[in-house]
Order: sequence, then structure tokens, then C-alpha cells
Amino acid sequence: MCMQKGHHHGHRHNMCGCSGPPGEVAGGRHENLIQPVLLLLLCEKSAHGYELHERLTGFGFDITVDPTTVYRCLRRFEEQGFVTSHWETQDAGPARRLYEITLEGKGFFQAWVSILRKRRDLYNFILTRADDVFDVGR
Amino acid sequence: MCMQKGHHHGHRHNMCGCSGPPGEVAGGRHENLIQPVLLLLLCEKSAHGYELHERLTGFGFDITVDPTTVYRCLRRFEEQGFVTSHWETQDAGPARRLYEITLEGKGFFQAWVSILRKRRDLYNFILTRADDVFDVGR
DNA sequence: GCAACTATATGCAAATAGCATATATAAGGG
DNA sequence: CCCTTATATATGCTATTTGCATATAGTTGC
Repeated sequence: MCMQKGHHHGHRHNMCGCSGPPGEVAGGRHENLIQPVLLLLLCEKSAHGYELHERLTGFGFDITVDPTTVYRCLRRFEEQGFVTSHWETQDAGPARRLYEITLEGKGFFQAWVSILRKRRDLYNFILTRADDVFDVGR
Repeated sequence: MCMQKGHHHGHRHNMCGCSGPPGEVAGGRHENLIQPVLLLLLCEKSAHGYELHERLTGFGFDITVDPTTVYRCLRRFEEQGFVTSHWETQDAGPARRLYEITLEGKGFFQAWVSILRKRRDLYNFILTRADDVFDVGR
């Protein structure tokens, strides 16, 4: 996969090992996960994109997200009213956008949480059946 | 979302409530899940596409997949050597392709299983932190 | 001045999956 | 016999998310 029509910039794999077996079948690589995770991080503490990306990267569980994804997700959230932002020009470094979660955003996050719970239950169901298959095989 | 440039055939939402909060933010709707689930079903019993689609639909957990997705996934699996297929013209009804999982396919499934385990752990981690956020908020 | 770090943004392309649609066989009813 | 419905598979188009390459700009240290 991924080596289609002689494009000059080669590999476009998923390097995170989070979406599918290594080097194969990427796609919705992080399965939308950065969305709820960003909402969680913003619930815990308001922050700007760069910091959120760092917190996400240090999240463990093989999550390595492109900064682009973080910034774009935050802008989309703002369009949808889930966060607000304002420029910070104060102290050191270049200007940065501080993001804060809104009440709507918290509601959206709670909706996400119930989805995540369902997904986890489904994963457990699949994993149990997988164990059965491999047990019988032995 | 989804209502871009006046296309005649409207909604392209996710109707399964499985990928994200209702009616919003679709994308990798089933988060690649049909892949490992198909492999699991084929580990349990060889079958043709139509039957696999039915088994998938009866899987519970809000999973409703388009038949197209099933057929295309199976063809891809065959290209990758994870399944083999041969036409069955025998008994009643139109000809159908019987799919059987290969040794390679089983290996691929096992790789998937370890990914699913990681994901479930991550989900639990997120859910725990989400509980903390909402506890403090109360 | 220049490299490195902080910080954000845009364009392009790849991958999965849904909808519309086309196909063909077979069974049952009128 | 024709028509509808169920079985069974396949292709084209498009939407959505996301990664990579790249551009930009301020700030700090050498």
C-alpha cells in the first residue's frame, strides 16, 4: 500500500502503530481520538495549540499526532462553538492563541465520553471472542 | 458539516452513532473496526460476503455497515493474501464467493488484536480522567 | 547574521467508507 | 408469463480525517 503513482515524497504510512497492524492499512489513523482527547485536556486546563500538542504527544499509548491536526481541530472546534480563543502577545515568544472550552464544548465532550464507553465495551466483546478463537486453535 | 456544495443527494452522515457524537464529525466512521471484525468472523467460520454482512449487522453495538464496505474489504484482504476465495455455483441462488482465512490472515488478525487491546486500555485511561474532570466539576 | 526553538497556517494527497447504482440468479404470487 | 422480492456481488463518486511538505514570523543565544 501507499506506493502508488511515483510521487516524489515517498512514505505516507502511519508511524504510530495505533491504527492498524504495523505499516499497513492506515486510514482514520487515530480514529478521531484526538478530538475527545483535546477536549479532555482543555477541560483539565486552558492552553494553546503548541502546548496541547506536547501534552498529547506525552500522552503515551503510541499517540504521535501531527501538529497540523491539532491546530486544525481547534479551529474547527471554534467554528462549532466548542472552544473560544484569543491571541496572547504578552510575554516571550511569538503570539499564540489561548483556547478555552465552552459549556457547549463540555457537553460535546460528555457525548464523546458515552461513545468511548460503548467503543470500549465493543472492544472487550471482540477481544473476548478473539481469545475463544485462539483457545480453540490450541 | 456535510452540506457542502449543493450536491443533489443530501445526507452523508454516520447513522450508527458509533464514531462520534450524533450527527457530527464522522470520518473513519467505524474506525477501521470492520477489518478486525471480519477477520474474527472468518476465524470463527468461513463464509461469503453476504453472510458476513448479516453477521456483522447482527453484531450489536450500533454497528451497521454498508455491504459495499464488506465486499471491498474482502477483495482487499485477498489481494493482501489474508483470505482466499472461490466461486460457489452449487445450490440455490446466484453464485457467491466463499472466503476462507489464511495463516497470514490469522497473523494479521493477531496483530489487530494487540492493537485493539492497546486502544481499549487508552479508552479506559481517557474515561478515568474524564470522570476526574466531571467529579471536580461537581 | 544565523541557527534553533516557539507558534500557527495552508495546500496536496492518501485511505476508509457511505450512497447511488448496475448486474444477475432464483423464488413466489397474481 | 411477468413482476416483485430476496440473494449476491461490483463500480463510481464523494465526504471526511489526517499526514507530509512547506511557508510564515517572533525570539533567544552564539
